[in-house]
Amino acid sequence: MKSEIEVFREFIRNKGLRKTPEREQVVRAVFAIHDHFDVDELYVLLRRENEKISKATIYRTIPLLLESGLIQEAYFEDGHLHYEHIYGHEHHCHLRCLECGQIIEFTEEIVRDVEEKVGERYDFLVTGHKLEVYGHCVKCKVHR
Amino acid sequence: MKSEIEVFREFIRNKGLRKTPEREQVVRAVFAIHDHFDVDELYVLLRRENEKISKATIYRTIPLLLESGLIQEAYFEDGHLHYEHIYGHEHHCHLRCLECGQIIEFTEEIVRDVEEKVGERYDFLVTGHKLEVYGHCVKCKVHR
DNA sequence: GCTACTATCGCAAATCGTTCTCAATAAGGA
DNA sequence: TCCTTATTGAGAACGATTTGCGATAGTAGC
Repeated sequence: MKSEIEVFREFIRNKGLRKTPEREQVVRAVFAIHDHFDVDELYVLLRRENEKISKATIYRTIPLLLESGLIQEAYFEDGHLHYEHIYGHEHHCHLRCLECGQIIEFTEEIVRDVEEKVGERYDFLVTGHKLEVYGHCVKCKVHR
Repeated sequence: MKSEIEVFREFIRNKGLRKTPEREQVVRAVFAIHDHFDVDELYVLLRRENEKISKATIYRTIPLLLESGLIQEAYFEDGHLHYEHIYGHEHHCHLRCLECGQIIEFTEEIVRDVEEKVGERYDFLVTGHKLEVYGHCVKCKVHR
């Protein structure tokens, strides 16, 4: 299996874009965070490592990462989007507590069947899905 | 089955909030749109009807509609959230074309099983879900 | 390797959606 | 009807994201 940086380089080449150290630092940062992340977290992480990557560059790199299939939007919260890398990872879904905001990741095979069924029904070439189940977690539901 | 405005009034009363014509106009507008909507669409709709509801009021009413379970966030696009009313409607999921952006609604029973399974596994009181399947639609996939 | 072309960069200004401030208004209990 | 205070509208403020621009640096062709 190709590494994420290889996938990215191939994508950049195929698009006729330029291979730059700034873009590759962003890719590296994205895959260094093993959790959901937002633009600011990437910026802070790169800053801590004394990489002088501007926020503008991070914002400009995000669409490339989305289009290349390395990351996807995970959820919108606190006024901005949160992402997660999806390359090389088993697809997972999110379980969110509406009260305390905690997010648990889970995997459920059946969802793949839904993808397939729906793809056939509407003649779509399905490439992925996002499932968020929400409710009240153990701790929060007792206070009700 | 109670009408949406009745549900809303009950919610307002239980919360000790005040029943105002502005809030009820927003509720009416929300249920007059039989599709996904955003804040601006509500504003424009109310404007066309010569209702002078400010955007601030619409923004302040949205959280009440969410908390009362009348609407839910549908998806984030073009820099802002889009909502849909869910009261009195069968739960549905979204199928999105990544290229042309069209959104098809579909229902799939299996998803309810997933809710149940996951709720038990993590001891959650599950109240709902959002599933978005994405890919390339018939028209768009031929151009590839 | 050198050159020319131009994509990409960083910075700061601009934009856009959303929230906040505050004075005026009006809901609703006494 | 009166009084208290939640709610409103308007615009300022805010925060995230995008854009404009001059400087920098990939990369294709020599």
